[in-house]
Amino acid sequence: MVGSKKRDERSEEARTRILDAAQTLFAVHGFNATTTKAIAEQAEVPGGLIFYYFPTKKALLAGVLSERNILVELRTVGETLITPDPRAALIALALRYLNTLKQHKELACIMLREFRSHPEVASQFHELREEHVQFIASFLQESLRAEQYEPMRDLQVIARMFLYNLIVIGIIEDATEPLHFVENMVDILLCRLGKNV
Amino acid sequence: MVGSKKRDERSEEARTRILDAAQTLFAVHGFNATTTKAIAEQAEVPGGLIFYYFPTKKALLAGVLSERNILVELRTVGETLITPDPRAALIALALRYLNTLKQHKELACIMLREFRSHPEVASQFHELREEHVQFIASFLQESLRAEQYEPMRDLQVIARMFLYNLIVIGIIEDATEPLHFVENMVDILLCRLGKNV
DNA sequence: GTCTATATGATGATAGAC
DNA sequence: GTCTATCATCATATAGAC
Repeated sequence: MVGSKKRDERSEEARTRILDAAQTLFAVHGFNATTTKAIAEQAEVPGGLIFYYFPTKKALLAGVLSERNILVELRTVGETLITPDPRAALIALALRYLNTLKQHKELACIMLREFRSHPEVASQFHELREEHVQFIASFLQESLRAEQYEPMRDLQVIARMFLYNLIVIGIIEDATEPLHFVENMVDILLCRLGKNV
Repeated sequence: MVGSKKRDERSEEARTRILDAAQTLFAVHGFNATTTKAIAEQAEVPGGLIFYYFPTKKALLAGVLSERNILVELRTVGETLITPDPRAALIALALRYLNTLKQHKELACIMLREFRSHPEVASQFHELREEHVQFIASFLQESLRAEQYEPMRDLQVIARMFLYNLIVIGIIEDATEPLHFVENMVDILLCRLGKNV
């Protein structure tokens, strides 16, 4: 017996598929250029079902941004990253950031596209940046402790440069092989902190 | 005699006002969220006149991006910028970039918003970045010539970091007082090139 | 919860007077 | 070149059967 479950071929629930479809289409075409009809088709649900789960199209955007929050996964990006060499640690951190951005590219694209029209997106995006500037600065200080580097000197600015470069190459550019740039970037940033690299 | 000129109070021509209105509204709300009706109202022209000058709404976007080309003014950003001190030269260059971005903020916002939906915008944006990475690298080399710096070392990467940071603080952030960050950034970047700053 | 049919309003674009 | 009136289409959202 397969039981009374209606559609076995469509494993996820309708609501999840609607969120998935909206996330993808909002990222590619933008919020306003995406019709609820297109979302319903991509999700393989009838058009009316969207408004059973979400009162308005805007609520659907809010749902995507809150339930698929990139913040959560980004917060774990620095965990279990213990390397004696600060240079290797920073390179690994940068690659993890880029990888996480890649996995959540759709969310990042939505933020970049919509933050000017939707204030709640703007503030979420801004908090995301500031939180990670702080985190990277702390990470830098941790990495450089008990080293020949001078901590606390320009740490905030270096962390900001680190993050801003990752934002551009992770969201705006589609760098397929960022390792070379990341290595060079880390060398340049570390140079300021130490005698030599 | 004031002559036969119809509207003296509206000094610019209708076509120009349409472009102005479209530029502003596209930047604030995005292309798809901006209606031709809203553009006509902001431009103080009847709705039908837009389609006398531009065959479609998309042609209006293309008109804004081609006739208000930010490239032209950005190309002059490095002219008449001769300073014996490389640090001062780079800080001045960065502030000029930020100032030009500020003056053409609407165009920059449109590019950032629409480059994923409109391939021609994407390529224009990409060319813009690459051209200026090259220019900044050349500018760096010029500035560092006959100095104690070692030119050609990481110049491309440093130029890229320079530009990418300016893109983020110029278009994504709305930094009111970027001088402090710019000075720190230049120090960090120059550090890699010389013995000390 | 799922689906169909449809209401209601707005949108890009056109026709044609002046 | 400017302006008005309007069309055809498509959007979000709803009502109600199943």
